[in-house]
Amino acid sequence: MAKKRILNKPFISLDNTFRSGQCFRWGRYDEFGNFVFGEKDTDGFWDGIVYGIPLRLMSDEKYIYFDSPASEVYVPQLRQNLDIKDFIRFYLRMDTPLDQIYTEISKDKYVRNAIKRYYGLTILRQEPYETVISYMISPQNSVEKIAQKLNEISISLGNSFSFGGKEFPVFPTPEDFLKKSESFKDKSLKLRFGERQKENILKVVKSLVEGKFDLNGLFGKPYQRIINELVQFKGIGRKIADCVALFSLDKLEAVPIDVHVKRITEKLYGSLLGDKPRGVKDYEFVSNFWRDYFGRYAGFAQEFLYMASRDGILLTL
DNA sequence: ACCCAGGTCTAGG
DNA sequence: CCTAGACATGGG
Repeated sequence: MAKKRILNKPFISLDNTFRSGQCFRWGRYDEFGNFVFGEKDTDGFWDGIVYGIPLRLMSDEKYIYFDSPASEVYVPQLRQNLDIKDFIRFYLRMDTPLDQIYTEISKDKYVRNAIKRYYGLTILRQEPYETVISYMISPQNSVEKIAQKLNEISISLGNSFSFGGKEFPVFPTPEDFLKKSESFKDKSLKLRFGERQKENILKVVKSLVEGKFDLNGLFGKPYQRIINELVQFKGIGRKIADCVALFSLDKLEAVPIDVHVKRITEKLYGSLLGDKPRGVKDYEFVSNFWRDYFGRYAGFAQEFLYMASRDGILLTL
């Protein structure tokens, strides 16, 4: 395959990034067309479909190697096409020096050790729409299960893209969801969803198609406004809104508080919380603590400690 | 069987 | 304002 490359500086680890639980569609497609989440291919490349295009990525100390049938990518939140190299730099956030972010969040040994352990982890700039739908599926599901469901949805409702002898199922557009809403609601869809969840998702895609919800227009808007607009939708609560803000709308101060982050807050920072009104049950109180403590890149600190918690090594940090 | 998984909504105090 | 229970479902 024709592999091109761009400088990997400062160093980004695709392994640590794609396994961090922020994204669900990076893995490998095997010869039977099955998707294996969180594993790269035998040739060292990760398979992904982002912003509607197949993309294969590999990283070493010096370069990011890529392969894609696309030479340009449309980025809806920028409302413009980017050359594939510029797109990869945008997607991997290569415009913001990772080392500077790491330095700013290194407030204690826990984060410093987590950074050492997961060095090169970055927060991607995912497509807002796909991020919304992905996290609307996330409640009470494991990362692996979410990945399975999103793959299943893509096969059932989206287009497929042949590339390099593999089939890449593209995440369905909002129009795909509406067009095939009957099969989306159909119980034959292998990995089922709750009826309420389906209705909530269809409501979101409907207002996107009808132009009533300018999700991409939220890119660059103030944090609080983004949260306020997102939580108006049923099925999008405070935590999912923070995930969308952090993982797709460039709000690195967003700190999604899930079960892991609650545990982290209790175990590591309980003594720092001070006068806690309702302890870790108070979402605003806890996420404000993270922002006060870690600063403008608090979302990065959250992601590093979240990884450590998932891997069960929190207390060894 | 029981508990958990990147939560949210609703009803009822 | 607050809490308990429902929601769905495969894997440990």
